[in-house]
Amino acid sequence: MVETKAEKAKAPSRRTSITDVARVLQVSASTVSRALSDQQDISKATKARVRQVAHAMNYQPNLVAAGLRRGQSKTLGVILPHLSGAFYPTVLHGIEKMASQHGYQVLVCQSHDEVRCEQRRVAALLAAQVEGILIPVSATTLAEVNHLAQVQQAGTGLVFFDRAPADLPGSAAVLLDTYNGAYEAVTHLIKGGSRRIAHFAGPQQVSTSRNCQEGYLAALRDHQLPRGKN
Amino acid sequence: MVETKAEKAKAPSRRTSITDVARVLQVSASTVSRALSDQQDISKATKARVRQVAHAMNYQPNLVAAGLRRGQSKTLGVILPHLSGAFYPTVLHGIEKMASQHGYQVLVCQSHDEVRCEQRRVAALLAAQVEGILIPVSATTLAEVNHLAQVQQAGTGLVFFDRAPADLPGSAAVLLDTYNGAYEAVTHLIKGGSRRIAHFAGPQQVSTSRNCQEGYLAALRDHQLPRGKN
DNA sequence: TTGTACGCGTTATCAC
DNA sequence: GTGATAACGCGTACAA
Repeated sequence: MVETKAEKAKAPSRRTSITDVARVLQVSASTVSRALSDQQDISKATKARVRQVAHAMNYQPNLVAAGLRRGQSKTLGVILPHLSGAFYPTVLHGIEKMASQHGYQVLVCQSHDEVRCEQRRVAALLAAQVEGILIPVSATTLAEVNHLAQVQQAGTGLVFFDRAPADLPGSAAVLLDTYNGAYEAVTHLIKGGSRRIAHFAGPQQVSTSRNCQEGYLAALRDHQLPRGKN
Repeated sequence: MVETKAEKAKAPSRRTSITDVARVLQVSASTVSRALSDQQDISKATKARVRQVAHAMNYQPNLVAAGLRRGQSKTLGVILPHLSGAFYPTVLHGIEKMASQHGYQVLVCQSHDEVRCEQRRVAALLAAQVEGILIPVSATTLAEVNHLAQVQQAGTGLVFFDRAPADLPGSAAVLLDTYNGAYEAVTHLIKGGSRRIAHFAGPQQVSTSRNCQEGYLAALRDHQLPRGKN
């Protein structure tokens, strides 16, 4: 691994703002704003002038300021347990794809499967004014769902995927149907002649794991097979 | 896959701001700000009162507003060609880890290895006021480095990793030492008795690929082996 | 069609 | 030790 060090960043020299453009054009800032956001009552002539000069001055809109004014950040937050393996990166890929198609950005962070860390990340995301948070609850999140409830009451969207907490009413969730998955798998084995089928259960406070076990048990029951000792 | 739809988000009801806390406490907003940001000239008594009430009101600081005021976003941008495979997610993992350790957030987006897309992402990141951008240039980025040069002249940090453009002076880069890697690999083969060694070259406008080829050629030369036809 | 004034939430500065 | 004021960059009623 080789590293090429860059020269010191040059003077910050504030980015050109909407007022800078306005000053050059001898018009008000609102006029520039209108010209740039299109579809307003504004003459074709000035709109063209403004756009041209703005481009010439290499004007880049400040979405942060605009967001503050509008009360929206066009940003989503995703909290992942980690980024190892293929699963979460794949999901993240999909999230980012859809988000950017709708003009949204995605803030990514990791919980390392620890509630404490997850809580800090949630707070940080809320502080960053994200409009929604997507999260598979961490494995250590038991009844500690206060930080998640706060997300809801802050008016911020909340969507669980992969894993959802047992009890948190009124939240959206995208999950694998592990109940039917397990049911069908076990049924398949039974039809194949198997009689002693084991199930390695996951943490029961996570709905996905619990459903999986229930599907397993239901299949045994429906085929009159005894439930073995754990 | 099963989807649980949530109830409609309740009334936005503006998040409690610093002025809300100030109003309740009958103090000025600046006092609240100082109490919360610590280490200022402020009495222990009021500091305690403020913190308590702020907590009771479930006050969450608005980092966007603070960033606007301070002129910093505490946010980094990462543009990845994609999120498939193991490499980029692993790198992203490391980036996010270090970033969050230093109080930074990470905005992730994909270029799909297309310059056009990469340009749009760069613009979006700049608009989001990120303080730095980490990026392996897309494979189709030839001499089109204007958008990258703009990042520099905007005063925004720019770090290449994995791949760097052939010519863009004054930028930082973290790369694999493919020159020596190839040199040593080829030397190893030669010492093992090999005489006809092929090299599948990558795109030559990407330094990593070019260096790899040069290392390969150097090894052949240093051992008096002829360079074969492609 | 365009300009003025204000507010979004926060913090730095200067008074008191 | 604390309060008032201004400013960050932008959008938008309202006035002209």
